[in-house]
Amino acid sequence: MESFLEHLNKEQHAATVQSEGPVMVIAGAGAGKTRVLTYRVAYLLSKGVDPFNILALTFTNKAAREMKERVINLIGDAEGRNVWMGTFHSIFAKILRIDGHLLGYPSNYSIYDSDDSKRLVRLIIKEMDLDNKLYSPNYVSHRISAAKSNLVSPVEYANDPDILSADESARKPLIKDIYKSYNERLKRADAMDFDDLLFNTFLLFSQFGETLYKYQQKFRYILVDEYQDTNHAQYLIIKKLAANSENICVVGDDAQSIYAFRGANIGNMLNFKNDYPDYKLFKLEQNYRSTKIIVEAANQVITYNKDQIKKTVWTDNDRGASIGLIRARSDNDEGDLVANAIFEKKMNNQLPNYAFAILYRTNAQSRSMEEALRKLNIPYRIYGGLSFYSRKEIKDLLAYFRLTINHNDEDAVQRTINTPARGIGKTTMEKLSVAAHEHNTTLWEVLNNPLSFQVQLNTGTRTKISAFTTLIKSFAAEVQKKDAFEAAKHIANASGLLRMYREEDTPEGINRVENMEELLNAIKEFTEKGAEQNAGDLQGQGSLEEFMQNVSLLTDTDNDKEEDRDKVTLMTIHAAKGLEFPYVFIVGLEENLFPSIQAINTRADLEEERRLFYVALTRAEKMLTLSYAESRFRWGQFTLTEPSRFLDEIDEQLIDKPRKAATQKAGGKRAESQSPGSNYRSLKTKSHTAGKGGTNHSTFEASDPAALQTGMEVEHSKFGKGKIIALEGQGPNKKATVFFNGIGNKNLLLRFAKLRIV
DNA sequence: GAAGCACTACTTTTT
DNA sequence: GTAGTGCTTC
Repeated sequence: MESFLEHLNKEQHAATVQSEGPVMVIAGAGAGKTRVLTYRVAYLLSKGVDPFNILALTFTNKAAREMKERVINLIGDAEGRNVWMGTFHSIFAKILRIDGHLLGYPSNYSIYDSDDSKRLVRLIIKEMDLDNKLYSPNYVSHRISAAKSNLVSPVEYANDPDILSADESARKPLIKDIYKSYNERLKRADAMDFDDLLFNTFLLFSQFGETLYKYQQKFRYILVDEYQDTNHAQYLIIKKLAANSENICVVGDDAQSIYAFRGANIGNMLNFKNDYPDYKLFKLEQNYRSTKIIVEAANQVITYNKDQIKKTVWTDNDRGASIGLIRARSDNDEGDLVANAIFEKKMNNQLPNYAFAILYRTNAQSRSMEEALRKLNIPYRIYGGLSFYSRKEIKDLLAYFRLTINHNDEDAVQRTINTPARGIGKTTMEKLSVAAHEHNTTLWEVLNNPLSFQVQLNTGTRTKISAFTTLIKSFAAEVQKKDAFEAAKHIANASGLLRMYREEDTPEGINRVENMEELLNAIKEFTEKGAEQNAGDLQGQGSLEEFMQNVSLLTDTDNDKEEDRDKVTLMTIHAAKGLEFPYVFIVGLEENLFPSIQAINTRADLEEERRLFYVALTRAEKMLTLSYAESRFRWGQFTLTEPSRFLDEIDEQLIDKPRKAATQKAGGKRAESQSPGSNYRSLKTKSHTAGKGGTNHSTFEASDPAALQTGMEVEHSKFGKGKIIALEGQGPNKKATVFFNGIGNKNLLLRFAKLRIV
C-alpha cells in the first residue's frame, strides 16, 4: 500500500506520513510542495480515512482539479473524488448553500464577482450624490474588501477610531455609510460578494455552534495549500474548523507571498507555532525544478529582503545555461526580440510551443508580445486580462441566468431589463428603484406590481415591464424542466440576446455571438458530465442552478481546451504562481513597471514586489531570459524607462551579455502594428488614430527640438501654451518637462511631441 | 427613450 | 488604446 511513497525524498516522506496533529511544511520553490499535499491525501485514503472526512483547500480551481486527478491516479480508486477539494471560496460557497439559511440567505443566493460588486458601489456613490472622483469606486471597493477580509462589519467599521481617522484624513469620511448601504443592498438582493463568502462562513461558525461542530466532525483532516497567502478571515475559519481534531497541515513558502495587497498575511505562517505549540515543522529545501543557475539567481535576489524565514534552497540539477538578457529599444521592439528568441530556440532544439512562457507584471504588457508572436505565426494563449467571463455579452447572458434563479438579484435586473432594448429606460428604472428603496423591498417585487407601490407609469411602460417579468418567470419554469444546457440555450434565444448581437452584423457582433456559443458549449460539457466535475460531492443532475453556483468563481485558467495545448503561454506573474515551464521569459524589467511605481515607497511593498520577482524566476526549469525596453508606450504616451533595480540583484556572472536591439536596418522606423492581414477588424477604427500626433495637425509647425531651451514658452497642438521646466536626454531621446496652463506638468518625448516656440 | 459622439480615467497584481 | 460615462440630438 505504501508503494507510491517511494517517489518521495526523506523530508517529503516524513512530512507525508506525519498524518496526525498540526503540521507545517515550509517549502522552497520547486521543492515538491504540491507533491507532499497530494501524497498526504493519498496516504490518508490508503490508510482507510473516509474521503468525506478530508478537506483540502487550494488557491485556484486548477490546482484543486489537478490534485484531485493525481490523488485518484495514486490510489487507483475513484473514491478520491469525494474529498472536499477546492478553493477557499468555492468550498465556503458550498457550505453557505447548505447552511446559509441560518444567516438568512436562500440556497440559490447569487455571487457577485468584483465587477458586479464594483458596479453596486458605483451605483450607491451616485445615489448618495458623492463626487466619484473623490470617492472612486475602485478605492471604496478596496476599502470595503479590506474591511471584510479582516472581518470588520459595517457597524464595527463605523465605530473603529483608527479606520475613521484614516478615512477622514483621506477626505473620504462617508465610506462607512457606503459600506453599510452596500451590504444592505447585497443582502436584499440575496447576493454575496467574494469577501462575503469568507465573512459569512466565519459568522456561521461563530454564531451557530452546532453547525461548526458538524463541520468539525466532518473535516477530520484539513490541508491548506499556499498558506502564506491566506488572509485573516481564512485563518480564523481554518482555526475554528481544526480546533477539535487539530489534524491540520499547512504548506507554504513565505518567499512566495505575493497577495498582501489583497489582505494576505504572512503573519499567519509565523503564528502557527503559537496556535499549535506541539506542531511538527518540515522544511523542503531541495529544488527539483530548476537548474543551478536559476536557483542561485533566485536565492541571490531574495536575500535583499529583510523579512524572511531562513532556508537554503539548493538543487542537484545541472548548472544549465546562463540567464539571457535582452535590451530592447521600445516595447514593440521587446516583443519582436522575445518572439525571435523563442522562434530560434524552438527551431534549433525542435521544441513544442508549450515549453515557453512569457511572464509580465501587468496585463497591458501582453499586447506587444501578441503582435510579435502573431508576426512569426507562433501560437500563443493569454491567460487573464479581459477574462472570458468579464466580457459584456457573457455578463449579459449570465445575468439572465442569475435573475432566473434568483429573482431578487438587483444587479441582474439592472443588466437585463433593457438589454436587448425593451423600451424600459433610465427614468422608469429610477422610479422603480426609488420605490423599492422606500418600501424596503426588492426591485423584483416592485416590477411585479408597480401600482401597489405607487409608481407612476403609463400603461405602455407597465405592459413592457410585465412582459419582462413574465419572460423571466417562464425561464424559471424552463430551468425546472430542462437540464442546464437546454435551459441556457432557451434563455439565450428567448431573451433576444443572441438575436441582438447577430443583427448587429459587425465583426464585434459576430465575435460576441461566438463567445456566447462558447459559453453554451461549456454548459453543455457541464451538463454531460453531470455534477461530477463540480469540485465536490454534490450529486446533481446538471441543472442550470448547479452550473451557476460555481461560475462566478471560475477564471480563465480554468478552461483548458484541447486546441490550446501546444501554445506559448502569456500571463502575469501572479497568475503563474504554482506553474512551471522549461523556457521562461520575464519581460518589462524596468523601474516603475517592475517594481511597480506604486510599490516602491515602503519596504513592505518593495519586498512583496521582490518576492514576485522571485516567483517569476523560479517558474523556469531549463532556461531563463530577462528583458527590458528603453522606452515604452504607456498612458497613450511614449515614456523613457530605466532598467529595473532587480536586474542588479543578480550576480552578473550568471547573466549573458545583453542581446542588443539588433533590429537590422530601418533605424527608427517602427513596424507599428501594420502586420498584414492580422487585423482587418480594427483597421477601420485604427486608421483614424494611426497618425499619432502627426497627420492630424498638418498645419501645426513644430520647432526643431534641438533649439528648445529650459524656460522657453512653447505651444503644443493639444495641451496649448506652456513653459519648459526641464530638458533631459540627447538626440532622439531628448525629453522635455513642460508646465501647461491649467493642465500641469507633462513629460514629452520630443521625437513625438510637437512643440512650437512661441 | 435611443443612438451617436466626445470626454475621461485608467493599468498592479485576483478568488 | 480602451471601456464606460455623459451629453446632445432625433
